[in-house]
Amino acid sequence: MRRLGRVTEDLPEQMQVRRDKRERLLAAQQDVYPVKLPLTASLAEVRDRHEGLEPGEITDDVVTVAGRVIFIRNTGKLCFVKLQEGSGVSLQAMLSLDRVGEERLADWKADVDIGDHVWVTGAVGASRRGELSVFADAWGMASKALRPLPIAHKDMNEESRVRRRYLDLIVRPEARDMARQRVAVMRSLRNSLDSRGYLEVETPVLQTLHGGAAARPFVTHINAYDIDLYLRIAPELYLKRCVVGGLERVYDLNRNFRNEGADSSHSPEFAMLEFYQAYADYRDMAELTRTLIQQAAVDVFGGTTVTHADGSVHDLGGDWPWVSVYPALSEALGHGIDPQTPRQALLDLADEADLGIDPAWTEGRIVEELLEHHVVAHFTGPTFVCDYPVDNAPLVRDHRYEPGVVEKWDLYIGGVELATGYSELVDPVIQRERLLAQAKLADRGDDEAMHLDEDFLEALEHGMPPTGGVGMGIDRLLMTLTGRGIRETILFPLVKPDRGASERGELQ
RNA sequence: GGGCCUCUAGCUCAAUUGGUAGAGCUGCGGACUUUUAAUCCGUAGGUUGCGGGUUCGAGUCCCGCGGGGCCUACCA
Repeated sequence: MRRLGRVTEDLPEQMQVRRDKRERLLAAQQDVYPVKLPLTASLAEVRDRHEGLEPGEITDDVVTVAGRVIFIRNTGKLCFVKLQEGSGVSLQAMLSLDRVGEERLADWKADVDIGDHVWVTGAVGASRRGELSVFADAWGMASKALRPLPIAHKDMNEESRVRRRYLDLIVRPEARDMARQRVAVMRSLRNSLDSRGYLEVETPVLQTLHGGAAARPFVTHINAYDIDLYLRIAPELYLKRCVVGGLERVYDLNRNFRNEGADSSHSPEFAMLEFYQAYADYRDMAELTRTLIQQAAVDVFGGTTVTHADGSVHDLGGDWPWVSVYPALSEALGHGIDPQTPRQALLDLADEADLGIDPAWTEGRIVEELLEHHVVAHFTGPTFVCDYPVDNAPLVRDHRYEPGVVEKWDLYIGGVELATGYSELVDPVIQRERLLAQAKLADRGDDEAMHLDEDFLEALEHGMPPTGGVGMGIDRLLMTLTGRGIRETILFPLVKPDRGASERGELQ
């Protein structure tokens, strides 16, 4: 809510001072927000061109550069300013009485604040202390800032960093790095897939049915048709339509929306890569997934050994071990179990481990719970867990040898489930049965279960080639590579509005 | 959903058993032609998240609401 009447009166002094300066400059016919500046170089270019100047040396390279003022030091007849540009590169400029004259030096001291964008024209040289600098002959305002920057040598608290990411980006190099690393990881994934003949496609965000995962959707409404729509929870069913249609290697690097809890590893809006390849099985897809992740680590961090924010070192290189659900669980329990183990035996095991079991859960769900507790919790390096019970994987084909399990793996790195891969179920009859069972669950009020997608089933009935598929969380991949929380890997994670502040008019 | 913690100046943080809300940086005025968390002198800045209550007196104690964090539960 804007409360215009209160804006100027209650303003903290520092903001009022800056507004006054703006007014004064405008009144003096000075352009405080010029539309275009005659820049001749970026700060980075100046740095590249003039490495290693001797202290006191001044070149005849005259440049016009601009940047945000991030540091300022005014003395009687000589002013220092550190300018920063978008890349994070900074460069010092020096304004001396000799070069800019008495009037413009006085103007500089009176008009410029930390946070403003300014331009300077002058020769490139090095200060007596040896710092590369522009010795300004002229300067001007490029954009007047009306609010102060947070102080540079103390981090803002986490909430402020998220709510005002632009300040975080100005002040904290790690924030800029993350923004670039995220893009670099996605570019690496695209390059890896493109070079293997994959086609990047876009699947719809607005869907009349939500499918491809078990998650509660966001609901919206289309006025033109007067029906409710769901925001995508997974692109899977559309990518499979692509495979049926002959686009045999497809991926969608997409945004999904799940109306569930938000915590340090879950964001309601999150990025995911799904890719499907005809004539591949889940083992092929696991190999490809490992390659994609390792290549991303190499492309972005220079190697498969990555260092986290806390200084810990993690080796993602080489082959990654496989662990099969039932054998691994049997070993951990010291008690043989398999898909035929009766429900009561599973419940007893869950009781022993003090796991809270919902009576509605299927046997497979209970097995997965036991698995998390007894096996997954002890992983150290990257690990593929494979051959899951059929119950919770309606879109996966049965294992080719082992009865009661499906050809599915989950990839765990650093305790986080990073990706999942399948040999996709392509038998349209079995697929229909599985989805029908899910739909019945939905009728019983389980709104995470899928509704029957007849269009998808009809597509399958036209014949889908044997196919492998993978879904991988991009935010989680960034977390795995950097050791940062999910809210740091996303530039603008969802935050609740700060109602108190807006009611007081502080957000203007 | 449950539990615990937290919200104080533009920013980062103090404030003893309930007793005049402080500091650093930033800002403002001044000195300084080599600063870079400059230094020196002077100075300003607050509805302590919001609303109630207890009390002679509340940043502090109690209740409600809002934001955030952690744990837990839920979770393809």
